[in-house]
Amino acid sequence: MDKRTPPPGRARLSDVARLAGVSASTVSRVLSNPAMVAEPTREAVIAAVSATGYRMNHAARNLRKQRTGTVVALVPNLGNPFFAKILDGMGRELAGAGYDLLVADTLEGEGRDTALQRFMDPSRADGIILLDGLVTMPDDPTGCDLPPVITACEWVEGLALPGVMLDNQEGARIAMRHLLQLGHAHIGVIGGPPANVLHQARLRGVRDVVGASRLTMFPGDFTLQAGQDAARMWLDLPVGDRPRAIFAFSDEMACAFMAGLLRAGIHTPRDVSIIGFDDIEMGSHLTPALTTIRQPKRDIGRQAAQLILNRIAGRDIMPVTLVQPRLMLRETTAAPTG
Amino acid sequence: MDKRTPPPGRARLSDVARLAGVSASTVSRVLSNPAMVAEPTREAVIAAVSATGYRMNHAARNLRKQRTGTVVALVPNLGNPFFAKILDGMGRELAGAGYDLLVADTLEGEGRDTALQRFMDPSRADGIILLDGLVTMPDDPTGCDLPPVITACEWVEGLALPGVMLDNQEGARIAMRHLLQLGHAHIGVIGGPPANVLHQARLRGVRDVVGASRLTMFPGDFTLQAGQDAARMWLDLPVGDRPRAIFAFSDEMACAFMAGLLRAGIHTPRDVSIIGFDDIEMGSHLTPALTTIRQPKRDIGRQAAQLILNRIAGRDIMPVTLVQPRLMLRETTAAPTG
DNA sequence: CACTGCTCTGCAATCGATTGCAAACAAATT
DNA sequence: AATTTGTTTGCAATCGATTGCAGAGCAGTG
Repeated sequence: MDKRTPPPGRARLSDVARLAGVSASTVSRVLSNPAMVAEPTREAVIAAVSATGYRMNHAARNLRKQRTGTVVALVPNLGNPFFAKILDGMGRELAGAGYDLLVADTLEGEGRDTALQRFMDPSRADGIILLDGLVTMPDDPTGCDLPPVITACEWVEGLALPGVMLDNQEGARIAMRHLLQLGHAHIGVIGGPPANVLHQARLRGVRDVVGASRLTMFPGDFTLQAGQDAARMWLDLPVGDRPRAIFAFSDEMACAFMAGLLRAGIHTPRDVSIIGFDDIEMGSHLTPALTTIRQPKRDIGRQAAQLILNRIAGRDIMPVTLVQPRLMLRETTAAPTG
Repeated sequence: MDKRTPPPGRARLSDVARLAGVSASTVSRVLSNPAMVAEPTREAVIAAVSATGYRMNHAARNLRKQRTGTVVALVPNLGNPFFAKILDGMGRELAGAGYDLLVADTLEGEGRDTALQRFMDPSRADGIILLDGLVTMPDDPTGCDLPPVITACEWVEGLALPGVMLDNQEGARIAMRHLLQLGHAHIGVIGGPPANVLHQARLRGVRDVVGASRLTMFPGDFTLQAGQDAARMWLDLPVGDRPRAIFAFSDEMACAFMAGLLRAGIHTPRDVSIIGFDDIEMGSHLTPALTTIRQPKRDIGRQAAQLILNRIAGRDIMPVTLVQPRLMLRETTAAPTG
């Protein structure tokens, strides 16, 4: 029985080496540091590589080099289109630096913390970008040797992780000021989950400028369904108690709210003004087009990528990168009539 | 200079072993096959594990076991919300079987094929779920030892990969029949990219039932922008040439088309009937709510996960799993008036 | 008491690529 | 000719976990 190299299905470094008549070290060098190898040798090796169809074994390389070439992004819900553009920007930026971006869902609820535990590990990722503010960090007995973690969009309360995020408070202020300037004295706010940091920051912004005007809160959770529910609640209100301007903490809620009212014959912006938050693509393609607070999503993704790359390289980075929101003035807000 | 174990930052199996007074093998067994180890030993090991805060090194395990415990899904564009629910269903199903789902973007254009090349590798993933029909497979000189690949939603023309997908042709037939039955004799179709397999399949379905009625094609690519462009083209048509019913190959195009017409004072379904494809969540939250062909996205994700799990386990699987589309009759289609 | 049959544990090889070190050789300098 | 300098290359150790095999310990049996 031949025990040596019973065609192992897949060429290994040593197989290439044998074919090229050199040692495995040399092949390795050709592949990762070609300048170090003499021209004729290099050519022979390259020929052998393509003859054998050699492909590197990542597990082996990762084990030896103690790095993975991978950044993992943890999102609370892959089902949320909001993350799409952010991840896109991130992916491109990381690809440019030779890193792969892999995205994992924290599968909110049950396995939420497990996910972070599982991926926050130098043998799985060189860096972590956390887009979920509701995880709890793994307790760290040894206190060291975890891959760098940054946050993006959301952040973890009470944890001094560096991160990129929108100036949510300012965004909310801009939205409120806009409504106030239009002359609205009673404003409805459709919020997010109370425990969510974005909800809290935006609510602070709302309070900053609400002044003497009246405020009515509608519970929400950023989803379309929540927007629809809020519309129902609004319709159930006595006519005099209905706020004539609505600030929704997400565009999805804003859209569904608007559609819900329209169904009951209430028109935007004639009867009710609506301003959203995020600037999802759909908003600008509706009629009327949604006025909203823009988050530069691709940009946030890119910046998050740069942040994690800097951390991986061991460079110091700013603790917090605030991105500026912008009012996208479109068609769903107007001065109150009547 | 102490060369042995200069606190290596991170506990290894052997560190745990030393602390527990057993061999590394025993620790390994406690962790992966506890029944094999005697009760007292096991307890000592478990204590040592938590005392050291030991966490397994994935690279080492993967190298040794020649598997990764990971399935990679390759999507053409993370920016597309259509994939969100599918990936969600996939992720949950795989998590249930002890696999991690990681998602990578093929970054259509430049690195498209590179991505597949990079991830289609047993040292990176135990299985691949391909959601992009436009990749080309890596040429495979050795002809073996690649991880199993299946397709979901899309498929690769000319490649006999097993996969799950909607019966797109039937979906298109259902949509067309619906419009014909309403009495529409001139139908406009907003298509996808001509090279896209979904476009082709749906177009076949359209042709199957179009019969004697008139057909007008609008170019598209599944995006909101394409829907908006189609609306402009429709408006530029002489009134008599305007189809009074539109079948869009994606809900996003349908939504943008509808909004584009509404902006010009053309109402749906009064003036124009519109039916979409996919059943994205937003569609049902609009007013009027979008009539569409439903793809059971979570289900497709789940089935894809089961398929790849079966392939990984070496079981034979059906070459093609067709999922049945369903007409979601809502508010955007009606009999032609006037 | 010797032997069989278990259960439990450790030894050592293995997965495949990388890299510090030094050998081998060529070229350049004195 | 001897020595120095520099370039290429190979050797062997290493990353950390897993597992086949065999040995140790122990109880039960004839």
